[in-house]
Amino acid sequence: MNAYYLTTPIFYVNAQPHLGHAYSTVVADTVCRYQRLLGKDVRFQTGTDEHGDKIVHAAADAGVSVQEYVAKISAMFRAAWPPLAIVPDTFVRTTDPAHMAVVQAILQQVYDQGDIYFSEYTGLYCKGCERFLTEKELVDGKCPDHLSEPARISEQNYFFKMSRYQDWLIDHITRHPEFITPERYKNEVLSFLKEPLEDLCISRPTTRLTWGIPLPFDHRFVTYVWFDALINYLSGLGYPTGQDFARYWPAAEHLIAKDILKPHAIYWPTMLKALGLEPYQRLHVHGYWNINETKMSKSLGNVVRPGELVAEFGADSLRYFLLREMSFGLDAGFSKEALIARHNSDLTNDLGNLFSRSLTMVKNFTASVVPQPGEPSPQDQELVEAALTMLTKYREQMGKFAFHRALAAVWEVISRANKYIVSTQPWELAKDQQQAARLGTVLYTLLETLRLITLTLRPIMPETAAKMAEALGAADENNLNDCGVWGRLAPGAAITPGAQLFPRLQREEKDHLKPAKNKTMQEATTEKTPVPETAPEAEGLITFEAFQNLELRVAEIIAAEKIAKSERLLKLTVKAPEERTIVAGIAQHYQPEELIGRQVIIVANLKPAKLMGVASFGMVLAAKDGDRLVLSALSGPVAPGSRVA
RNA sequence: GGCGAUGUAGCUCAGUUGGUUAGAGCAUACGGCUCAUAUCCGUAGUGUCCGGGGUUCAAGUCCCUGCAUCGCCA
Repeated sequence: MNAYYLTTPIFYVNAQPHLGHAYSTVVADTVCRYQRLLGKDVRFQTGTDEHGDKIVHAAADAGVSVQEYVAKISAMFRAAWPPLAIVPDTFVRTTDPAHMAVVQAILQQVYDQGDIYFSEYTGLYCKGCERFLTEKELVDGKCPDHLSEPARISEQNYFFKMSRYQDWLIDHITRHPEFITPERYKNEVLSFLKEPLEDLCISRPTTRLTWGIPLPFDHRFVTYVWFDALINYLSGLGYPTGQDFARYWPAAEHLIAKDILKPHAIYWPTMLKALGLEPYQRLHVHGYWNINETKMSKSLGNVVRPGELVAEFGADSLRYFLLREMSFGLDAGFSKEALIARHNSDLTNDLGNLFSRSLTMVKNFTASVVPQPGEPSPQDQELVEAALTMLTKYREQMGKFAFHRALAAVWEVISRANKYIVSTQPWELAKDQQQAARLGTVLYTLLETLRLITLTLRPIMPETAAKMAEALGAADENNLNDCGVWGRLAPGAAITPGAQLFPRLQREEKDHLKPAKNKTMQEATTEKTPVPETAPEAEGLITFEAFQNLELRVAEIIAAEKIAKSERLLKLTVKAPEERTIVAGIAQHYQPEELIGRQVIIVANLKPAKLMGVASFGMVLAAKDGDRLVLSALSGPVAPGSRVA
């Protein structure tokens, strides 16, 4: 059994790729490279999820056909990965005819065996929302968003008998402690399963939704999201007859973010069970990146477009940061400052400098040739053992998806190697012909240590590891089992130092934003609702000075996305001229896509506030006209950040 | 409201089955070296280990309780 199959989620094409998508995919790429390093036959799959009413709306708002819309966003995802040195083997689109055929075949099979039934469901339907609301969501019996009373209507739909497999699932999870990791998510699932499981609604009538895969046994309905999307993990392997399916499915592992735990930990295994297939082997669940921490409001570093980060810092530096900074499974904070700090201290100072000083000494003291090692002293032996221990720890932690620990183990050796240089003082040895043998041993020990370090970095920082391996004359080393042993560098082989691995990054000066300090600021402006100030009432006149306290600026929206679980909030990234995040309550009036590129007026010195967990630095001005909310605008384009007065 | 997690140096976090003066990295200060594409090495710290109560010869580590933050569920 030498196969390994890992998937990322297929990403929903209602938003452009952001840091979260990039993290999932970087992790998957790293794990796949690691498994290849172990000699495994690896299949790495990602893709896009393209059906559903949200997509239809997004396309309509963008003024293009649905097909055109999904093709465009899907292509953006596909194009997002190569710059990050991510190389998937397959990229599945749920609109692929082959995928759709598999979904239909599976639906038919499950239907024929009696696990899908037709039933009527009565609920409160809001026409404005185009969906059923729960009692809890109502305010005074009305939809809080549309202020209208939802209609009690009945709808017929198809349901998957998920409840039938509940006991089996509990048993399976209990028997296989690694089925869902980290453990906290397993516990969450088990606790959810203590309550009776409801059957899963898997259809939508075509009267409400046509953008989906038709049910093969009833064309009045299309498949509803999860039953379609999850099956990509099979269809991408050529299920049911493909050789790849037979080969890779028994080794399947999924990687997801915590927001889609339930579909993957509950719906999916029961679906597989119903199909008579083995469940996947493991489900790996990771947390979120918090982009703006209020603590750091002084120096905002909230860029979330992976492409921009790569352009600024390089793929390897970003990959290293993402893997080193987050404890897999937990949330972590992202900021450019932290990324720069990691880059400069871990990469430039520790690793880059160690590599540079070691190779320069080989160049200057032993004519760029791997020296002949002599009998190791206890001091040498200590470093040798540390390097070998590193390999053991590294494998242990990488296998558990504990990338930050694996990297900590590598950096421990990097640090030891730096100390080793100081205590052995090769430059002193080089001054004395008598010490030539000793010098050779010291430099050889360093080179070997670097070779092993390079090996561990291959999955994490592929480009850097390739450069290092090249310089060491170990470019063809690609197997941890064979090469993860001491002493493979051949004395006499050439060493070729290259350019600096990690040029130092400058800390950015960013103190545009210190609104919170201005205590004279009118309290009124701290109002969180992003509704504009209305014209002052006669009694509420303010002085010119008071007006001047309000810092209005032009901001250009460069990214927008819905905030999960919030009906009305959008998270905007704007240029004003620095980048900042602003949460605006306009989700019911604007689609994220249509906002990109727009220039609006913002209150730039509003005290930062956290809305639905997202820190907002400012407020977008908009006009309120009855139920409508219309964004502020300028009569012509201006430079982002221009002052409005 | 129910269940659960977390709360340790300025920052990010380690702290195994309770046991000598509570650790690492970053940041800060001072000193040293020079092979380094401009670093590395050493030294120095500071902590009511969230608050309160309890078990114990002994608790950051176990129990109860309060507070804060977060997650899942309703």
